Order: sequence, then C-alpha cells, then structure tokens
Amino acid sequence: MKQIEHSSLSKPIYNSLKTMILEKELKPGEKLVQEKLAAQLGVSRTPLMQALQMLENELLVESVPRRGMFVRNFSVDEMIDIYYCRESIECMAVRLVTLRADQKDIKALHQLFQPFLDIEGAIDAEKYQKVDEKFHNMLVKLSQNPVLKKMSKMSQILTLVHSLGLLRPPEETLMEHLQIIEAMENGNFQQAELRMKNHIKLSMELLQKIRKEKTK
Amino acid sequence: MKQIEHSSLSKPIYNSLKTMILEKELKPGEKLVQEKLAAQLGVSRTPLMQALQMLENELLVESVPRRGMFVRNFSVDEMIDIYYCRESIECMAVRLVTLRADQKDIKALHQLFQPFLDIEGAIDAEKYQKVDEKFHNMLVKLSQNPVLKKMSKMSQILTLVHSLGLLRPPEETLMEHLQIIEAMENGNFQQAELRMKNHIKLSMELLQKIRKEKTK
DNA sequence: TATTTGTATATTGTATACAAAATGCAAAAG
DNA sequence: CTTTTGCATTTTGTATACAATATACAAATA
Repeated sequence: MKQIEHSSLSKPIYNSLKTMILEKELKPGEKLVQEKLAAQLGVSRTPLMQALQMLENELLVESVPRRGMFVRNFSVDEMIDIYYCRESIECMAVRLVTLRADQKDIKALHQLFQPFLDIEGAIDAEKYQKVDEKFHNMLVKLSQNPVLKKMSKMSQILTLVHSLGLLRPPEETLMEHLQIIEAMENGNFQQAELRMKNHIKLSMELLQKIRKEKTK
Repeated sequence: MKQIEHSSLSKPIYNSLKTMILEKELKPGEKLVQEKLAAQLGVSRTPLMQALQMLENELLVESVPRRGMFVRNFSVDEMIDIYYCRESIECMAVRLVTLRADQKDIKALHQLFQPFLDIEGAIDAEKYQKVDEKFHNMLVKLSQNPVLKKMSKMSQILTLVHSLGLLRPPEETLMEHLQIIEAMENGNFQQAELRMKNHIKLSMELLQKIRKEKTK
C-alpha cells in the first residue's frame, strides 16, 4: 500500500513564489520582506522561509545574511555560466535517454513538436517556447537519473533568460531539436550528444555576442 | 571596503552535521530527531532545520514529510547515477579550467600529487584519497563557474562512496590524474576532457561490476 | 550645503509554544 | 497466537514572541 503524502505548506508557497518570479510579479533585485510576503500569502514566516530556501537552491533567489532575500538578477556572464552547465547536463541526459528510454518515449518527444511541423507561415514564438521548455524537462525526466534532474533544476533560470526574448528564432531551433531526436531514435548517442552540444553552443554564442557589445 | 558578514547559526550547524554524517557518527538510514539533535548542538529547531535543508540539497539527508529527516542511504544504482553526473560536471570543469585558468593554477593542481611521485613502496590510501578530493574541488573552483561549483556539491556524496573503500588503487588513478593535468597544461581541452571522461568511466565500471554481482 | 550622529522603526534570526499527525504499546477481539 | 483497536507519548509542522541587527530619517555638526 502506498502511503499518502501529507505535504507541507512550503511546497505550495514555493510554487506560488516561483511563478510570481517567473512572471515578473516579483521583479529582479526586489527585496522579499518576510512578514509582508507571509501576510500576502496568508502563512507564517516559518514555511515561507523554507520555500525561499528552496528557491535559493534553484538560484532564483539570493540570500544576504542579516539583510534579506532578493529576487536574483542575472548578469550576462552568469547566464553564460549557466549555459555551460546546461550543456554538460543536457548532453548527458540525451545520452542516457538514448541508452535507457524506449522508442515510445522518444516518439513522445517528437510529438511535442508536431504542432509546428506542417504549418505555413511563422511559428507562434510563445507557444514554441513553452514546448521547448517541455522538451528539455521531458528529456531530463526520461534520463531516469534523479540526481541529474535535480541538477537541471538549477538551470531553470534559463526560463527567465528566454522570457527576455533572448532566444533564437523557432524556425532555426526546430530543425535542431528534430535532429537530436532523430539521432536518439537511431540509438546513436554520440551523434545525439554532439547535436545537443551544438544546439546549446549556438544559443550561447548569442549571449557572448551580447557580452561583447556591452564591453564595447 | 568589504562588508563583514555576520553569518547565521545554520552554517556552523550544517558543518557539524556534515562531518558527523561523513564520519559515520550519524549512520546511513538513521532518523534525525529534531529536538534531540537541537539539544545536542545547543540550538533551537529553527536553525537546525535550515541546516538540514541544506544537507538535503546536497543529497546527504532525505526528508519524508510528517515522518522526519533521515541520513541518506545510497544504493549502488544511485551511486552510478551520481557518477554520470560527476562525469558531465567534471569534464566541463576540465574544459573551463583549460580555457580560463593560468599556468600557475594548473601547476598547483600538479603540486597536489607531488608527495606521491618520488616515493618507493605503496601509497598511503587515506592520504591519497584526501588529495584526490582536493583535486576535484580545486578543479571545480578553477573553472570559475559558480553554478558548476554548486552543482558539484551534490556529488560530494561520493566522499561517502570512497570512504566505503570502493575506489581504485592509487597507483592506478595517480597516472590518470597526471595525464589529465598534462593535457590541461598543453591547452588541449579536448584531450583533457576525454581523459577525465575515461578516468571516471573506469571508476564507474567498478560500481557496475558490483551491481551485477548483486543481481546474481 | 554636505556629512555625521543619534534615535525610532522595521526586519531578520532564533527560540518557544501549540496543534496535528505519527508512533508505540497494551488491552480487546478474533 | 495473531490481529485490531484505543490511548498515551513523541515528533513534526506552523505560528508567534522576542532579541539582535539593519534601516531610515531627523537633528546636530562642520
């Protein structure tokens, strides 16, 4: 018999705060005053702090001792750092999926992009971004490696990067995604890894160009 | 002027608990009763819980809602999972160090193993393990990527694996370490990555052999 | 006017109190 | 003898209280 898990308050608080941050209801750099937030959410500071600590671990929030918690504000340099991490994690994910997942699951990955295949005209960027995110999450999940999954949570901040409109045009990345999936279907994990590596590299180059422009 | 950071209690509590776990004073699977621990350490449950949450993020502790916190107990499968993660992280670290660190820092890596070079007879396994750990930590530090560093903390559990005596003989890995460093000195990051990948693969194979024996 | 000092207020960090749930165990039922 | 039920005890999860520190702002000083 499976135990029912009586979850604590911190989890829903965490979820609320997370969406508030991702949707910019809580703005980058903003100070998170505990009592204020707790009152807003109708809870006490104890579970609120737990939720904030979780967010700190995912790098969405920063704690400065005795000063408070702040919504994190990413520099281009930090975003590049995160991209390097993402590269290492997602390449490994792709490899594990190729080796461990069955064809049905890989087909499901393919299905995600189906809505964008046989259409004429431009792709709805917002819809595409959601699917892109789903793709990366599903990949990590299908790798069947819980530790890898936990690590990948840290690079969830990239959702923020993307919502800044800093991503490449869907027309460009769609094909890359499909080619990665194709290699996985063929069981060619080396090719799949290489393609993923390249896919991320191309996105990272965009950031590096931005950095160069800033230092000019 | 640099601000002095008035740190909170949770940090020293975290450190105490961590060493207690690593030194098996708190045993795998053991339940961590909050009031008991708090009394032992002379603090209240609030900062104790914060420390426990930190340890949970590093996978040293597991929380079961409404039941308590437990010292984690790793199956061989999970250890293998962690090795995969370590591979991805350390290969990236090696690459970034090669590209970013200066020769002086890479020399320092080499220096770590100096005590084991010109000696006759067997290497002191315990001393070597400490240096091995230092090597991996320094590597991550020299990568100058804070996110990568944070991620690598999750695989610190491997210290536990190692303390189980599950590591390969120093004579075998010493050469591998030196060859990785050599490639970095030459600025050949591809070779360095490959060597690191292989180095970890060989250790992982030990675990996979153990797994096979268990299922027999 | 610009800078420093002093004081009131706000906020964090820690301890404690209290309710809800889990655990252990003895008595009752099968 | 084994299983179930009920109750006392323990332990967790949350709220709150209180002390230490940080912040803001007005008055004092240069």
